[in-house]
Amino acid sequence: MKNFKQIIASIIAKATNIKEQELTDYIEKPKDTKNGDYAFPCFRLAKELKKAPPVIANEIKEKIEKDIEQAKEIDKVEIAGGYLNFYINKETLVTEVLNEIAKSEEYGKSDIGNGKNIVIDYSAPNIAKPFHIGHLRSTVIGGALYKIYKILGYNVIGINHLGDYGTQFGKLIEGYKLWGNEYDIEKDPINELTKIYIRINNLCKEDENVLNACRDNFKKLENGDKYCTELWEKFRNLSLQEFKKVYDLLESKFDSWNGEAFYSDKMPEVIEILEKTGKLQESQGAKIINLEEQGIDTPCIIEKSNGSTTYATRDLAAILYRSRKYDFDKALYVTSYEQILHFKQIFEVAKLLGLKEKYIKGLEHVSFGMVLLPTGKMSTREGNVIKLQDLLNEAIQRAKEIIEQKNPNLENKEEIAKQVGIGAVIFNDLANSRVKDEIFDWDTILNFQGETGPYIQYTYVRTKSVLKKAGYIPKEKDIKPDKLVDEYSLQILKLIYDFQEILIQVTEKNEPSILSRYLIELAKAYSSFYNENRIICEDKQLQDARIYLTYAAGKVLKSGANLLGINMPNEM
RNA sequence: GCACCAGUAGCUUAGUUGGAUAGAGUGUUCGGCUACGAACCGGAAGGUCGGGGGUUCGAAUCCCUCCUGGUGCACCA
Repeated sequence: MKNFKQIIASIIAKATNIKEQELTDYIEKPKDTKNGDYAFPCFRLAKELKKAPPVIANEIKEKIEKDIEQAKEIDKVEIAGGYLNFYINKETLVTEVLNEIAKSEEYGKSDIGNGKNIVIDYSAPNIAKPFHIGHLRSTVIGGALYKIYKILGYNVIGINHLGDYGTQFGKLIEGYKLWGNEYDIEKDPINELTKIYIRINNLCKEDENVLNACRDNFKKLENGDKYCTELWEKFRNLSLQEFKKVYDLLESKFDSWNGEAFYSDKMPEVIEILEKTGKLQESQGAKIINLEEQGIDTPCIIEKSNGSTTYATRDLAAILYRSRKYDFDKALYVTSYEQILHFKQIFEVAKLLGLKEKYIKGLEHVSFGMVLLPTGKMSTREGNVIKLQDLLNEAIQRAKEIIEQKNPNLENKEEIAKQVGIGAVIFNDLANSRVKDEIFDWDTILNFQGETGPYIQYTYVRTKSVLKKAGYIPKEKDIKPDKLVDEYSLQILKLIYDFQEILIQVTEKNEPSILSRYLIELAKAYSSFYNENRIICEDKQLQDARIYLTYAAGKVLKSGANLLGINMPNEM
């Protein structure tokens, strides 16, 4: 597609001695379309040129007037205060957008990622613990980033770095040893294991000896003890079976399920490298890296005083492994902001591993806010968690009730209720900036009106409905662009024009909510258009143009929603 | 105590590489289904952008300071 901003920048560049690249950064989009489609603020030149901004604007305008007249993409340029406001040629915009829609099978697909390798570490639930609503954000944020990087032409590797190792397993093993026969873990694995986990934790609090026995169990597990390893495998397999039920509902996919345990034989190398740097110190019986010089007060523990490893060591081994296996340009870690310090530490220690600069620079913690209950933090140990499966089932149930009420004759209600209910939950989690905490509230998450997933789905369903009624989709080359230059149509077209730019912004900030907001804007624009205009009407040319616009809007809504992990029903 | 993050309408929030009159949704309220799906659309009311200072032609945005809330701070992950 033609890049209007760049066209304007190159015209201004000829009239000034500012570089085109710099100009594209300065050129902005006015909030109010009265002020044109693009604007160049002259204020920043005032000091340098020692002239008032409107004077500068006027001078530039005189210099570029001839070029503007010649450029068929730009209609005119006007001065408003210190701004130069550019008005693009509407029919050019219409033609460009419709052409792009017609030629792309998957709208937004490009190769700007140039096959660069992006490793995304996300979801990562803990084995033997409930998969609760706190794990949803990592799963859906990581999943959305995965798809968005992919459509932009990156080579993406999704890793589910399962929490399948550590002292928690020592605890479970100890609990199972003590009371295993009291619980039926085959029948209801996670709930029964959770009971054991809570019980053993309480005992650990009372009795230091038990805690040490647990730590010892983990040590044994690391050393390949048969009893411990068999139990660990059993817990892991049973848990994974349950997790997969949730992943099936969310349609989450991973390229690798290598959890923490996978790195158990890869840590000696990390310790060896760190030993050689001379930075690994003994402290209180443990081996640590002191990071005070890097401005981090808390040292990074590489090996505990009993000789077993930590989360940090495993993450370092993972960095080493992933750099070799995937040759990553970026390695994203999608976890809650509680782990900010942890990642600061290991990214700092990673500099000591002798890796190429590219790998170190590629490490990035994509942190997000917490899901809190109205009463405060969720805790498996306290037993006050809301399980993801319960939330998803409730969402599907509520969607079904609404379908019964609004569209009782709908076919395959089950499947559509699933799409709508889960779409609502996913969108809710992706709608706000990552950094925001979220107070869990059933009615907020399962609201289907306003800025929600179902609103986007509903808008899409209406486009499908119109197309069905029309019975045809006209050929793009037969559309008369002058039929789509009204305010409502242009609003949609401008948004569609922006789609790829939005996807790029998402990857720059690793912030899927930018796409969520965009889809709301697009759905609103189409809804207004729909409300204001008859699409199927007497004027055949007008009808063709509007049907094609409907088709285009639907295509982009669907493409965008799918990138967020939301399915689009054809009816609802 | 130290560090990091957040504070925008009753509630949830967008806008934070400084730029034109701070935008939405929700709730409240008024209006719109005998023509394409009302899970929708349009209007109204609702803002000391946490407080105070500063920088600037211009600050929700940058700097300082204070207040409030959250998170983290060595053998959990």
